[in-house]
Parts: sequence; structure tokens; C-alpha cells
Amino acid sequence: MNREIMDLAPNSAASEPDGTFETTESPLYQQIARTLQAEIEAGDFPVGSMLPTENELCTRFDVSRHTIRDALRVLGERGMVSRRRGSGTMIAAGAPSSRYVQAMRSLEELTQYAHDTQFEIQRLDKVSIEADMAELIPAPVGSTWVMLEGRRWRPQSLDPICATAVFVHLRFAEHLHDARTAKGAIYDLIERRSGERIAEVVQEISAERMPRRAAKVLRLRAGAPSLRFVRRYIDASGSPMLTSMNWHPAEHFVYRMRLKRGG
Amino acid sequence: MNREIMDLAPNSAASEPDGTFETTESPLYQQIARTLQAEIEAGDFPVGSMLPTENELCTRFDVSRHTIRDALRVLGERGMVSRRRGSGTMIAAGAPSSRYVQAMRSLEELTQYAHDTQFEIQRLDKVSIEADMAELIPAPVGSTWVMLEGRRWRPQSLDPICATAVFVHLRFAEHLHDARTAKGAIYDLIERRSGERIAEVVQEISAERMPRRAAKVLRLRAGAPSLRFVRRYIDASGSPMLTSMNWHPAEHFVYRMRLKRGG
DNA sequence: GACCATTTGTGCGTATGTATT
DNA sequence: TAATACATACGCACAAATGGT
Repeated sequence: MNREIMDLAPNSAASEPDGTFETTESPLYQQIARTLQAEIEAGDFPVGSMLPTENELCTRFDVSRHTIRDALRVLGERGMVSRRRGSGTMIAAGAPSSRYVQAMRSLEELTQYAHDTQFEIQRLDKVSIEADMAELIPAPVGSTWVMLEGRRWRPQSLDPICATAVFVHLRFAEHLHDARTAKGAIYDLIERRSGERIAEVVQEISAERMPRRAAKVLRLRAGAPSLRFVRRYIDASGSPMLTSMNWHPAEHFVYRMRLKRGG
Repeated sequence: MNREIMDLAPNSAASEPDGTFETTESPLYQQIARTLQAEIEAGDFPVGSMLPTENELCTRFDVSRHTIRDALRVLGERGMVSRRRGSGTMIAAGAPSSRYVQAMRSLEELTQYAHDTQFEIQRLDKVSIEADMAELIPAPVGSTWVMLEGRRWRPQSLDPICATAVFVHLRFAEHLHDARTAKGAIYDLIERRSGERIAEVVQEISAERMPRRAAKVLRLRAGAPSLRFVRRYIDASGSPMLTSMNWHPAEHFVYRMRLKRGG
């Protein structure tokens, strides 16, 4: 292994009981994208400067040009770099320095995000819905849902990304028995095991003072500014299958997207 | 030429003066993506059904699998199809209405928003960029930009939507003399008058305490929770043409979007 | 449960085209 | 013009997930 990368994703390498090295790493191009993004965010490559050429990156990471291009494509989709043939790859205006960034424009990116991070479930219960949550889910007051509560972490990081509360419709309760150890997104788990397919997701972003429960989970002061994401996963009939709520400390989170012309 | 595709893109084939066929076609994978998208929209592949496998498409279009995958990646990014390893490529639920999906977050939607609301400009000045703004625009500290500051209103509403600060590159200053009375988005004004075209927009959403200037404009207390939008309008070379910053009072604003499968 | 064929995902090598410097 | 750098496109191999036997 001549490569400089050490994959630190949650589903990373693990030595097997019998002593063999059964690596379940994430794909090379994703590791490289993460590495480069981290370096950009750390300021190793200032905004407006050029990234090394594809060939240089091939040498550095000891991979093929295809793999480098896949990694750079990912960064391009996230708005981190802009590429011009003949010229090179530039750190895009507005690339973050020392800030967490998450750009999620599709279900697939959401899934990727779930894979790249870890959901530490602190509580898994059936609960009766009260007025404040009833409006958000939405669900009738007094109806019973499965609630998962906890924090989401980025590997290696000392601070959690956000506090999370997920409300899952009761009919999926049986599929959540091993949610604590299962990998990936909750919605993906449910889709696979129930066979019911999510038709769409509606995402709402708003700013609010951190509510007490979320603050407690994150060990922050209640009332601190936070960015709240509510995602409703909706079935074909338009009813919510599950709803997730995420509170991000304001100073650590930016939601970024690229807008393009036309359809 | 054994291929079935006829490229109908604007930069399509052209016969040279000397009679030879010097094709300046668009890339193969884009032609294939267009062809497949047209067929999906025409109903040749019903929503929920499976697309032919990659290998079948290779045979049909007489191209390599690599090219087919690039085409399918494009369709995935447009939310037209959803792919699953081991299973196949499915026509995404709601595929034909994908225009509506992107309408939530395209430049056009922004333009519509600008038309539906009014920008009350309280200040229009050339300013020297200080450190805090330099990072956001981004621009060198001490460089000169045109700054517009004010509030945005919804017609007939009693409360402003947000406080806005727009920084425009100095080379467009001449186009802004009547900005106070002009309708529509500032970026649109500049695009039409300068002829320079915006290549892309990167939008960032974050939560922060309302800064003093914005609070003053909105007549709110500084430090109140707010949702901040930063939009960087970037030219073909990757440099910012203008950057707008918008602070929305937290309790009055929710950013909502739909996420679809495929990218 | 094991096994297998199918299908997409990842990764490599190579060659050529085209825009930029 | 020449060199550089990204874009497109061919080929191959194997891995991983799926769905059936």
C-alpha cells in the first residue's frame, strides 16, 4: 500500500476475528474527495488558487486519472472547485475555509451523507405525539410514533454535527429493532425492509434558537442560534413515512448548493 | 457510422465548405442522455419501469459502457432515473415533472422571486472591502466594490422580508446608476447591460445572530436569530461578479425544497 | 442457508480531442 | 507553435448488491 490516504469513514477498515484484513473502505474517489475537501477547508489551498493538476494528483494519491476525475467531479458538484479545460482546477470563489459544509441536493447525496457520518442513537422509544411535534411531522396529536433521538458525528471529529430527532410511523416499528447498529440512513433501512418506496422528500431549513432537548443532547446552552432542518419522507399517497429534525450549531454549519440555468 | 443517434443540439453537425463532414457534435454521452430523456418524457419508458441495462444500451447505441454510464449519470443528476446496484436503473417516480423539481432552486426561480418582491435601496456607494466582507464575497481586503444596502419587501406586507447587502464588482458600476428604480434582480440588470454571462450561482444558507447593520435596517435587535443567505454570482472564469447577502428574521422565514432521486 | 447469474459500482490503462497558456 | 491540462471515449477486470434457484 503506497497510498497516503487513510480512510476514516465509519464503515472503514476493520481487522477480522481470524486476523485477516477485510477492508470495507469507502470508495477511493470518495476518500480522495474528502481528503481534498478537508485540505481546502483547512486553507491548504486558498480560494482562487489552483489545485494540483490531475496528473499530479494521480501521482500523489497513487491512483488512476479516472479515480482523480471522479473525486474532482464530486467536489465540482458540491461547488468547491471550478474546472476549465486547458487551464486547470481552481478553488471556487466562496469555497469554505474552516467551516463544515454539506451540500445535499438529492436523496443520493443524503444517503452518502448518512454513510459518511454516524448517528449515535441515545434513545429509541414509542411516544405519543404532542402539539409542537404534531405540526412538524405532521401527525395527529396523541398518535403513536417511534422516536429516535441522538447526535450525528463526523468521524475523527470532536464535536457532533447536530442533534437529531427522527419520528417513524408505527407500521415500520418492526424494522427498527437493530437501528442502533445498522449503517446508513434510517429511511434507506425502512425502504429496503418494508418494500415501501419513498416518493419524495420535502426539506425545510430555518433558523431558530436551540430547543432545550437538542441543546441537552449537544451539551450546549438552550437558546443558542441554530440551523434547523426538517425532512419529511413522503410515500406515494402523500403521507409522511418518517420525519427527521436536525439542529445544527450555527457557527459550524452551512448549507450550500449550486443553482444552474434551465432544466 | 453504425449509431442510431442524430445529434440535434445547437452546436450540432455542420457540413464544411469543401464538402467534407467535419462534425462539431456535442459529446456522445450528452446526445445519448438527450435521446433517453426524450423517450422517457414521451412515455416510451413508463415511470416505475426499468430502463434497459447498461450493456443493452451499449449495444443499442454502439458505444462503450463508460459512455453509457456518463449518460445515465446525467439523467441521475436531473432526477430522471434512480439506480441500484444489482437491480438496475428505474425511471424515477415523477420523472417527467422534473422541471418542477429544479424550479425550486434554479436561477429562474430566483428571478421570479426578485420580480415578486421589491428591493428598497437605502444606500448605493463605492466602498473599500474590510476583512469580514472580504471573506464572504470573496475579494481582496481593501479592494473597491459597489455596495447596495436595503430591505426587500413583499407587496402589501407590513414587515420586510429581509435585510440585503449586495456587493457588485467595480467594472459594472456604470450599469447601476438607475438601480433604485429598475425592476427585477440586480444580477439580471448587469447581465443584460454588460453582456457578461453568469456561469453559476453558489448559494449558502446558514444561521447566525443578526449583525448590527442588518438589524438596524430591519429595526430589530442585533443578535436576534436570523437565517442568512449568501449568493455568489460567478462568471465563466470563476470570479465573483456580485455577491448578495440576505438576513431573514428567523421566525418569519423557512426555506423549503424537494429532493428527488438521482444524483 | 448456500449458490448463481445479473447488474451496477469502482478502478485501471490507453488514446485522442480541444481549450488555454 | 508548442506544451499543458481538462474532456471525451475506448477497453478490461473485479467488487458488491440484488434476486432468483
